[in-house]
Amino acid sequence: MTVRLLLADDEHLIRGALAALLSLEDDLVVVAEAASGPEALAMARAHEPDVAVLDLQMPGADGVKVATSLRAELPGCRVLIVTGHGRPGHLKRALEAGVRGFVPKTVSAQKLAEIIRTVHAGNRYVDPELAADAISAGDSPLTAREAEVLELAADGAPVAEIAERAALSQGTVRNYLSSAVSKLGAENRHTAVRLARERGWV
Amino acid sequence: MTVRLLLADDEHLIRGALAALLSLEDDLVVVAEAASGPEALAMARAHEPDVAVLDLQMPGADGVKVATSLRAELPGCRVLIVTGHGRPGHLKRALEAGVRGFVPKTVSAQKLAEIIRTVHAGNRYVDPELAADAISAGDSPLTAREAEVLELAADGAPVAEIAERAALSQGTVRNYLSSAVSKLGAENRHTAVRLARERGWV
DNA sequence: CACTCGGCATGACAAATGTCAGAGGCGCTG
DNA sequence: CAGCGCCTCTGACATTTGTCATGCCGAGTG
Repeated sequence: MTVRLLLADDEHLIRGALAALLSLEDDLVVVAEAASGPEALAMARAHEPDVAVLDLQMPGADGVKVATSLRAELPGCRVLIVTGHGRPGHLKRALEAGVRGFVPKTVSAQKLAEIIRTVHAGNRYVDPELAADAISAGDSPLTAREAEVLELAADGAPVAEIAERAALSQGTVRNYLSSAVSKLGAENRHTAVRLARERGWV
Repeated sequence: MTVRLLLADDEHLIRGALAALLSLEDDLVVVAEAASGPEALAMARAHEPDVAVLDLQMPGADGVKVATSLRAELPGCRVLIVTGHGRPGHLKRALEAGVRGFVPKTVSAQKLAEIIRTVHAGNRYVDPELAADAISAGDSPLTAREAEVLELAADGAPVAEIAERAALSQGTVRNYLSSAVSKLGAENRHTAVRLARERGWV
C-alpha cells in the first residue's frame, strides 16, 4: 500500500531534494509539488493526496492557513507541517487547524518518512522539543485588543497610525501597548513585539 | 575527475537530502557535513574539500565568517554560499570575503550541480536576480557610527542603554539615529532598522 | 595656506511615547 | 441582585525620543 504525497515548499532546492529522497522509500510516492500556499491548495484539489507535507513559511498563504482550507475541502487528506524555526504559538495554531504532525527541518529523512507513515495511519506526531517549548511558553496572556494593537505596532508604525487603523483613541492605544509590554516583561513596545513573535503570540 | 564537497547547513533534513541528490552526480562526492559554523571549519580542516557549500544562516558563525576563515586556512578550497532569503548586503560582504558563488535555495539541484562545477573550475557564479537586487540597493549610505548605533538599536533598546554601550551622549545617539532614519527614508528608528536589515546594511 | 566639505559630537527644544487613575460594560458567583 | 473581577476605553501627566543649530576636527582642493 503506497502513500500519495503532496510536497509544498517555496525553496525548489529543498523541495526537489526531499521529493527525491522520499521517493526512495518503497511505500511513498510524491504525486504533486507546490511552491506557494495557493498553489498547494490547487494541487491538493487536483491530486487528492493522502498526506500533505507543508512548509510553515510560504508566499501567499502559510502552512496553517492551507491546512485550514484543506481540512474543509479534503477531510481525508492528513496534513504534516515542516518548519525551519518553530515558534511555540504556531504549533498551537497548527493543531487547532487540524494538523496531524509538526516537525522541525532538523529531523532526518528516514525519520520524516516514518512520521509520514504515522500520520497516514491516523495518528499524530509532534516533535518533542517543540512540544516542550509550546508547553513552557503557555498560552498568550494578551487580550484580543492587546494582541491586535501589538500586531499593528509590529512594523514600527507611530501610535497615531495604529489608532486610526484600529479605530481607537491614541490614549487607548498607548494603554494597550503599555499593558502588553508589562505582561510580556518587556522594556518597551518593540522588545514586546519581538518577544510576542518569538512565542508565536502575534 | 571528482569534486570533493563539504556541505554545511543547520537543517539535517535539507543537508541530508542535498547530499543524497548531489551524490547522484557521477563527478560529485560529499566528503563531509556540518550543522554549524565552527563545525564546518573543523570539517574543512580535517577533509580539505575542493568546494564548500555553506548555508548563510547557521548557528555559531554565519556563512560569510566561515568563508573568511577558510580563505585564510585553505586557499585552495572554493566557497559557494546558498541562502534562503538573500539580502543584497550579504552578497557584497560574501564577495569581499572571497566567496566564488552565491545562489538562493530556489535553484534546482541540477543547476546547483552545474554551479558547483563552475566554481570548482575557478569561475564565479552569482544568481542574476540577487545580483540585480544588490546593484539596485547600492552601497550603504550610513557612516560607521550610524551603522553601529542602528545595530545597537536593533533589538529595541532605549537610547540610554545605547548611549552607554557606545560610550556616547544620549543626544549624539539620537542624532545618529535621526540621520540614519532620514537617509533610509524611514519614519522612525524601528522601520529604519527593518529597512537596513532588508538591504543587509547592518 | 585658506577654504570647503563631511563625519563626529553635544545640548536645548518640540513631539511622540509610556504611565496613571478612573469610568462604563459584561459575565460570573454567592 | 449585589458584589467582584476582568476587559475595554479615555484624558491628563511624566518620560522618552526626534529635530535642530552649533562647534570641533581631519581630508581633500584651489
